[in-house]
Amino acid sequence: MHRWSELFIPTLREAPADAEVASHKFLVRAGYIRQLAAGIYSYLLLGNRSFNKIMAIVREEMDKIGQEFYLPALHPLSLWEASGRWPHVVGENLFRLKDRKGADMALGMTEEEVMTSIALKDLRSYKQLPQIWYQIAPKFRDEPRPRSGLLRVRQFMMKDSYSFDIDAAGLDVSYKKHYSAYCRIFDRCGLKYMVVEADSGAMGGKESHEFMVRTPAGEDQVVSCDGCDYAANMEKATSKLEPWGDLAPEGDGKPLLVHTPGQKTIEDVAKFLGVSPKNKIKTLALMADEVDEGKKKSRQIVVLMRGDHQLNEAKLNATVGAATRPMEEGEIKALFNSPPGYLGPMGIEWAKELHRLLFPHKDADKPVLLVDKALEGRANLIAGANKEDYHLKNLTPGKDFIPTAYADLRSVTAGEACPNCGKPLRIDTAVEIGHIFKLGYRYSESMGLRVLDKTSMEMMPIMGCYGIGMERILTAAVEQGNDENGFWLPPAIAPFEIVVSPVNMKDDAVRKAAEDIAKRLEAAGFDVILDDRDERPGVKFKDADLVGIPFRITVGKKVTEGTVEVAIRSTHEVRDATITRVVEYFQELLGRAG
RNA sequence: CGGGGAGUGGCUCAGCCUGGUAGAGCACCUGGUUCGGGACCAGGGGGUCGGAGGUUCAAAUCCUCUCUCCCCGACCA
Repeated sequence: MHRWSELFIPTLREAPADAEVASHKFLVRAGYIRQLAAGIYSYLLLGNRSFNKIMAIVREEMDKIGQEFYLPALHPLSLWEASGRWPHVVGENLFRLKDRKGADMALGMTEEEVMTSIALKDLRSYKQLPQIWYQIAPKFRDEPRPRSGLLRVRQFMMKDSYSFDIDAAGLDVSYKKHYSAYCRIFDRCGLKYMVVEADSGAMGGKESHEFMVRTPAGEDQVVSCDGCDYAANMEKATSKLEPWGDLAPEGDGKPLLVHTPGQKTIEDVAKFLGVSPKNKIKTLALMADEVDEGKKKSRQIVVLMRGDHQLNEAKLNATVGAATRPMEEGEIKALFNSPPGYLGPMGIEWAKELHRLLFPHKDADKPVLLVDKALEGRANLIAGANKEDYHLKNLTPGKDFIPTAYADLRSVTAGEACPNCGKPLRIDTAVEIGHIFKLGYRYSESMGLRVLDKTSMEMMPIMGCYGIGMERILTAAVEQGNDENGFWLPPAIAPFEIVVSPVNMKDDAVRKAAEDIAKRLEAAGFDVILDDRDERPGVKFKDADLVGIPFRITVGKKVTEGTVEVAIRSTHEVRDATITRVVEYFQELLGRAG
């Protein structure tokens, strides 16, 4: 029997001054966690109990589709060089250290390399496929800015799994198995989540979904439709645009120089010329810098958007395969020979094909012109003339200038039409609790994973990787259920399901009834804590409300009538229950067989 | 890494401007009275004022450097 008086549950009356989000404040106040350093937390009794329950659920569901391993977190750095992720892909986020001999080591951020190295040594034949291997283990990331309590940390517990299949169809199966296992896991954890299409990143990925929980504390923007099941990460989301009429050509229809003195912004020019920003081209001048073998190389990238649209940097980075930054004034002058405010696509020789930036090809030195798909097929648009105080009319993409490529580069805004059903889209902030990802051949290829196929030929297995952040589940659950007094967790992941609170420990009838109730509930399989502290009732109620336990049984004066009160934390509902039938009462309430 | 903020007992904070040798509330310990929503009375313990250097007769307070933590941004397969 768990007796509160004997346990270490250091609740705080006030939230730590440096906590901002609800989950951070309450997890500290409730004595779940204590901070050791930025982004590094200790779990105390309650936090650990909750954590273990979450891991047990994940393990149970994962065991239905895969096999649990336990891999080291301490890796030779050479492993990360072999896969090509160190130094460029993971960069400073990889924790590094040296052993006593001076050998370079790293703390694992994920385990693709380790898993693949096992596969590499011991997978020989297509007959051994498919495989799904997983583990639940700490991961380390030297985040530039840990934040929001457990939301973004430097050490965290991750369930990561990896699938190896013969072909894309096999990968589909492994992927779908994970998709449904994840749904079962998050359902059982009592989370209200959504599954969204995700950006697969600059690595040129394939299909990817994220499991998201809406909360203002989150770091991701999620676009979704209430009318259908469309949902996507902002980095990936699209929308259907209202058709917008093109202007009629003026003059002979050729690009026409117009005087626009002092008119620099889209709005100014549109107003000055009496047109909508939707008939204007927004010209964005960017640079992509890449470092390869110590050589720094920059590439000019110009993006054209519809005047009223916003560039989505994640989409741009995925398209270009590199990070970009705005051009500096000198760089703008060098390319456009014009001051900012009057930039446009005319008079510049653009690259004809979009290759990887540092990939040597004949256009490698030419600037790249990316045109957002919203401008594809439009005509007689207005853009800067690359000449101070002048703009050009009658510009038609594909005719007057040839883009290097058209791409979806636009950020969706709330209220735009769903690409599937046309209903208005909504945008929410959300926290990512899980991510499934079709890796393809990236690691099989870079690490040389091969098995023999039916015809005795070598073939490369295709991989997938799948992650769940354990503390994100806890955090999301707290964000999802809290009020000014504390929080409540879904029973499946709460440290205790029921707290029994005798109102006065010195009253023998009350104390004995409470002990008896707690014992019987425990014998029936409920996870119970008895608040046997010699505290005033107010203290016990405040603590009970704070620490995330979903149900409370108040044992007070009514014991003489044979009843106690059952308080439902989430709804504040209080009901009387007959002492002799308390076990049955909870069996019914929690839908558990007697 | 850029911008902002903060480090004083376990927690929340005051004191700093205008230097004079550290305080409050909560928590904790002892005794007593209380006992259905963070009780009250009395007594008590606990602080290198983040660290280093400097100015001064004297530094929590002024100056310099530095470390740490938080927030916004950048970043986040």
